[in-house]
Amino acid sequence: MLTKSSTELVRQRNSVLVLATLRRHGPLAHTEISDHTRLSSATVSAITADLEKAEIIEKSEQQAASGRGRPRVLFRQRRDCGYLIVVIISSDAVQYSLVDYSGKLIDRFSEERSHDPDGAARFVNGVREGLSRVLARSRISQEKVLLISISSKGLVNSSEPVLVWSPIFGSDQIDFELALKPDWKAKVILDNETLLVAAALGAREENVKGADFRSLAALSLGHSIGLGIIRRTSHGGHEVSAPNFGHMLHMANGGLCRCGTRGCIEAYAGFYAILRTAFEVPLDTIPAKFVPVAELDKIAARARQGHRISGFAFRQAGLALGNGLSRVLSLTERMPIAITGPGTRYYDLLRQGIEEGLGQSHMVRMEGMPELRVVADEQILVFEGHLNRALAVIDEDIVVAGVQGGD
Amino acid sequence: MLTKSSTELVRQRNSVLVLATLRRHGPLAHTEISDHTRLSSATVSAITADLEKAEIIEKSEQQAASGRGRPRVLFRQRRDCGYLIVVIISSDAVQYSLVDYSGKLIDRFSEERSHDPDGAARFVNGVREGLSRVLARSRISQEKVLLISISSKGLVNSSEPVLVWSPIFGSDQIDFELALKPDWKAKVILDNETLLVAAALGAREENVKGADFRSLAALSLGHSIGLGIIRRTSHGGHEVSAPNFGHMLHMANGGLCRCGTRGCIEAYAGFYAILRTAFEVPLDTIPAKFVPVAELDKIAARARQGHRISGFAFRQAGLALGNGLSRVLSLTERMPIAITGPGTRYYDLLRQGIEEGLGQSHMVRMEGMPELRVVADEQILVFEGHLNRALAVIDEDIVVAGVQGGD
DNA sequence: GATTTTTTTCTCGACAGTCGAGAAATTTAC
DNA sequence: GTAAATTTCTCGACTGTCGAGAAAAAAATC
Repeated sequence: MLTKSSTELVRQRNSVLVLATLRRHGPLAHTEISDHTRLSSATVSAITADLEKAEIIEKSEQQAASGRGRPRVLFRQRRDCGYLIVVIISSDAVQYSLVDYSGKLIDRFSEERSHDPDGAARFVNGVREGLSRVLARSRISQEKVLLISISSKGLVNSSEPVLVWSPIFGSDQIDFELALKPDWKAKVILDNETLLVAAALGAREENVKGADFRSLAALSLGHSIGLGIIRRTSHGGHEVSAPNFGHMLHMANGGLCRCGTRGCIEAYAGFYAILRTAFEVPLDTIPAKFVPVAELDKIAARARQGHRISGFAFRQAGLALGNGLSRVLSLTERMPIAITGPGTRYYDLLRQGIEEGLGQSHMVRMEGMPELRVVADEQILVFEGHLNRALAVIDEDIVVAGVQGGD
Repeated sequence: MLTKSSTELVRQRNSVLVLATLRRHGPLAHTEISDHTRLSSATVSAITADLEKAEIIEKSEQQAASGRGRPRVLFRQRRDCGYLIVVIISSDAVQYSLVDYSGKLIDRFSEERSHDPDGAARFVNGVREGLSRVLARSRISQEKVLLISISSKGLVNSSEPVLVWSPIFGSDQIDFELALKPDWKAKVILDNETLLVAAALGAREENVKGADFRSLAALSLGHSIGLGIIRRTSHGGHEVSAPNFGHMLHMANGGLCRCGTRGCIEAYAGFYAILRTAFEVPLDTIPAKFVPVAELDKIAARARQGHRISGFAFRQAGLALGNGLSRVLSLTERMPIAITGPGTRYYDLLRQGIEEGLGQSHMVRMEGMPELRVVADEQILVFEGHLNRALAVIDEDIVVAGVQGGD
């Protein structure tokens, strides 16, 4: 609102709107675009003609003769309009996916992460090599790569692609913009992994509920704890955020966390923390770098058989999560919480603690327990979130930069 | 972005932009409006002509002959374009202010709150009477009142003017929209008091820092604890929120709060909580309804003389605030914290605890201590926040509803 | 006092965008 | 083969912004 509007801006916005509906509903005919966007038929003609001339969309060749009347011509994104590389950084591997402008996966491979000590700098080189390899395998011109969308666990700068803190590299910041600028002219974006999960779940839920959808939180349980929140803004857009939930203070002077601080939520609810409690190791013990899931499965099995201290470890983790979630809800609003990540396999053991922890707060006592649901397939959701966000960014960039010139 | 744009919308936005710059910089000439808004001179002519015809702005009669050349004609809001009633609800009184469209205070009076038990319903009637009285005193037509802007401590619904929870009425919800609809055609908005403080401080700081301003939190200390946050959005607008900070969980199963829950921040940092700790009353004692400030002053005096338990009461309050703030910052970002309200007189005693409480978190250890500042004149800031928000709302409504018809 | 300079405001034509209505295109039904 | 149905395309009207330059009006200069 601080900045002026112009008629050109109207066209830009409406062009992006057309591309967005094309994304959401697949190939559409002139009439359908008009229906979905509420733009007049004449305007749709003008916009599609421009986008077609700019080689962003194309008319679909074959159309099923659906009824009588002049047959529809479907518009769809030109797949060769540009490409997107999705980089998903996880604790043990980095996955590279090449996606075309229509959202179709073209190539994918993973590279194992070397757990070498001289971390960040070397890791960045690895990513640069990985990206080169994507190009080499697919024989796509580097110019055609419009966006590199990266995700990681940890804390991300909201405006620049800088990984501020991560469970892997700690405070060794990584500025991907800086690292990739010499080689790539593509734009680089970086998002927290659980933010993408929330974005994907939010988009799915909005497709079902429509305007009834208000907000949603995604909680990822694993070696570390992630939280993503998506909320509708007043203008009909979405606002997503990835609070530093895992390292929010749970209890002053509490258990020692991997990050070096005491009392973080993760120091109670991360896998290593559950292990520590179950084995009655003192809470100020420097936590294990990595915990095999099999180890935790054993504790879970014992807990399910009624072993007291094992059950307590999970309950305490649940309490930390519940208290933390209650604080998040106090600061935002009541919203459904989707629980995801490898830790969901212990949800039967965590649940009671989570609910108890939530129930200890004013907010939950007053407005009631938020809906808790378990969602599987975190990896798919992360990728889906990447596509949602990245392709929207590309649509916007391509319209802003490219349409006026035409070809 | 979900909705289409049109050329009419462009005019609306730019008209609002003109009105907003007129608000920020006072009466302006054609040229100055053009400079500030970056709209072309011709567009400014068109827009001001429309606004003038619609009786929203007027040409200022007398202008200082500032230099040579054709003298400037200043545009200013027409003061009789419409009126705003500001209602500030505090624990012991309700203040009514009548303000004209230019932001000038016309009339103001306060009515003492009766502390009667049959609370909410009766209180609403009092407000209705108060509003009638404003009209009667000023002889302004009710039609001309465009907006009633109400503020209170407590939790407010973000989309409707409904007081969800307040220290005064507890969970007795008050729907001001519903209560005032029969009598008033004016729009009704309701905001949390500390949110308005944050909004006012944010506007002030942005006037100084310009684009460097990112975000700010206002913390109000008193019988209850309030928090307001203002942040710049990516589009250049502002997002304000008033988290339920006072009743965010500080410590599970902690001290009993006025709200009936255990462990709220207020149950450690509210005035009654400090009193309770200083007198070593058990933490599950039902807290005093109201604490005379003189009582707290005595404790503070003792604390300053080195009395151990009195000092501890303030330190514990500071810790609760600091821990809570650290959690807020974990969920948002590092930002300056402006401390306001009657509790600032004890800031010397609270400070150490607040800083210690902040320092116990990962976020502060990593990014450093946020700037803490004490701000006096909370009442002035509340009113300023009212004006900022309410007049902006009026500008928008008036342009959307009124300009096309003209007179 | 007339003329020039300077500054501000106003006006005009060009251009961009959206919209409604109706023409053109193209298929199915009879 | 013709009518009906349906979709796409095109045209003129309307609204908006912008740049350039004309008009207005005061101070400076001669």
